[in-house]
Amino acid sequence: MVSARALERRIADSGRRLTEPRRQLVETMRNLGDHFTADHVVQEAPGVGRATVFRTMRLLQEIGVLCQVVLDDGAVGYRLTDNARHHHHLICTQCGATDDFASAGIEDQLAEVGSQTGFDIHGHRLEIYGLCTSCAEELGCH
Amino acid sequence: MVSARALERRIADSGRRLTEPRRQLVETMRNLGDHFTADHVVQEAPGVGRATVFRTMRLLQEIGVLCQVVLDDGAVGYRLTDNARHHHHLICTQCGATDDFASAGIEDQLAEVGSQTGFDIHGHRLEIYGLCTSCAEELGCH
DNA sequence: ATCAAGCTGATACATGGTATCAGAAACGGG
DNA sequence: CCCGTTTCTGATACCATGTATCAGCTTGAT
Repeated sequence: MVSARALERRIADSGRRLTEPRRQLVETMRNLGDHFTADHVVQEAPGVGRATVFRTMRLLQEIGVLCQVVLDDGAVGYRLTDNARHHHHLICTQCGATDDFASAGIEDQLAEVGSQTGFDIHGHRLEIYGLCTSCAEELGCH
Repeated sequence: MVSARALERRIADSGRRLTEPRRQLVETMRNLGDHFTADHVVQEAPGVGRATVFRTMRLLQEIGVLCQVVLDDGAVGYRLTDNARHHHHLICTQCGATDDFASAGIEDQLAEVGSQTGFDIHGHRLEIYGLCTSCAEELGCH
């Protein structure tokens, strides 16, 4: 879990102001665990205005500590991330648990697609859906 | 481009009724080209109710002839597809042009991720963003 | 302590999509 | 070809997610 201190530091270092609502929202998101929706944040931060929640979530995405996660039904969730490095998501379709991963092999394959198609590739988005180990066990047994 | 006949056949074969509004919407989407939004379809099919547009688009997704395309800003577009087989999208961030592609290499890498993480992988979603050849030329020259 | 810049909350709005329900159309059986 | 069941439609209302605006409040550099 990312520390509140690190997140606050990232905000300040990006040249933005470290305000009370932003501090509150960071704390709220940390408490919400490994995946949450914008609405969860609105609900759990009652003192903070709706617009500020969305603005702050956008800001956190811009500085690379909050990721959008596209679920398998197309709904969008969010997730705090430990680092701003490139990564993808493993999403449990049963319980919603989300993990980050990176794979050099996949990046290589994507570069390959670029050179084969003539497309000048700038970025990509990859989400993997399945069952986490504990949900797989539960569903496998009964 | 998928033929209207093929699309109508897919609807009938799935056990649904081939109604006039559905025929119209299929034709509208074909006319909209390789990428469009739900709103485009609503605009271009004035005789058809909004709810029916969304219902029909869901139905076409269910039978595998319409794909959601997640753009790099998170907005959702749609695209008719020639076949229901698994594939991914190459999306030009400049002009919006979208192409399908498939890569056995990528599928292999994903299986690898599954066996390394213990995740029971059921599916995934991959969108690649960049510049199509004509946009890359245009931007590269001037 | 001051003050400009940046941020906030309220409100209104835009967009994308679903629920409901009475009435209309499709299509298989006679 | 008509009839009845089932499915579908359109209108409407609604919800979720997010943005624009703007007056007033905070922040933090000086």
